[in-house]
Amino acid sequence: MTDVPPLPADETLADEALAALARALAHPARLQILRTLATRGTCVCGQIVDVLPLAQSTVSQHLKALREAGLICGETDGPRTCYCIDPTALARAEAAFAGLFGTLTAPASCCA
Amino acid sequence: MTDVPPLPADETLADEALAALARALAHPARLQILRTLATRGTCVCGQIVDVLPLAQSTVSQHLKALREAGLICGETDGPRTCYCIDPTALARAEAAFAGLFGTLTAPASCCA
DNA sequence: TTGTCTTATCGTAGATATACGATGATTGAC
DNA sequence: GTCAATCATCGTATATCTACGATAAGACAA
Repeated sequence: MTDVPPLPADETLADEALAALARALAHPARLQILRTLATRGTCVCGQIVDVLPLAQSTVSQHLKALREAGLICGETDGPRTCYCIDPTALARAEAAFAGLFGTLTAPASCCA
Repeated sequence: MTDVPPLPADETLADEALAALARALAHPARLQILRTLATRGTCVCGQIVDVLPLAQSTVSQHLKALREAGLICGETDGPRTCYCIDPTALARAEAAFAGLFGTLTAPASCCA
């Protein structure tokens, strides 16, 4: 029915990574955590718990998700853990999304 | 423990919408669908099914998700449905993500 | 050591996501 | 009308997500 090539393996890998990044951003609480970190620069877990209407364990899970996505990093500081945005990773994510949207300019559209 | 204000309601709404947008992008198959639409401009469902290693019903579900996110639109063309990227929505999404990353520049970082 | 504070992890329940085959609805050809 | 083609939806099984309380692990103070 069509003659589209079966898609290169590299792009599939990139899509996998980009999808993982999008999934990390796909929850309001995680966006709020990122905004809080951006505002305060550096946050101890308890400060984030105070901002969000969520239990401490839930916030910890979201922090873990953001850390596994590479968007934030946290280092132990005594009994606390200090979190912050990873500027390098953030720039990479920004570039990845910009690249995605850059390639999504359709040559034609059936929309209004 | 902290004095961070409880966050404005508008921003919560925006985060909700942005999270929904991110969730629409958070699957490799949907990214591939968008790329395919961008390359071909306009696609009938069957053409997308041929490109992806997924069943027709699964592809239809992904198309529905993208449509509900507003990123694509489809119009019936005889027994077929012709899909395409909605350029306006795409531009809005791009701006939303750019705005997000723009606000996420942290004043300080504990990362390397 | 003992106690307290902070955070991560465990266990779990419910919701959502993702996949498939089967079926239904609609169109166009005959 | 009948048949084939196309796509959406249904039903369902499995997996992942999200939330919570409870508990474990670690650091520091007394």
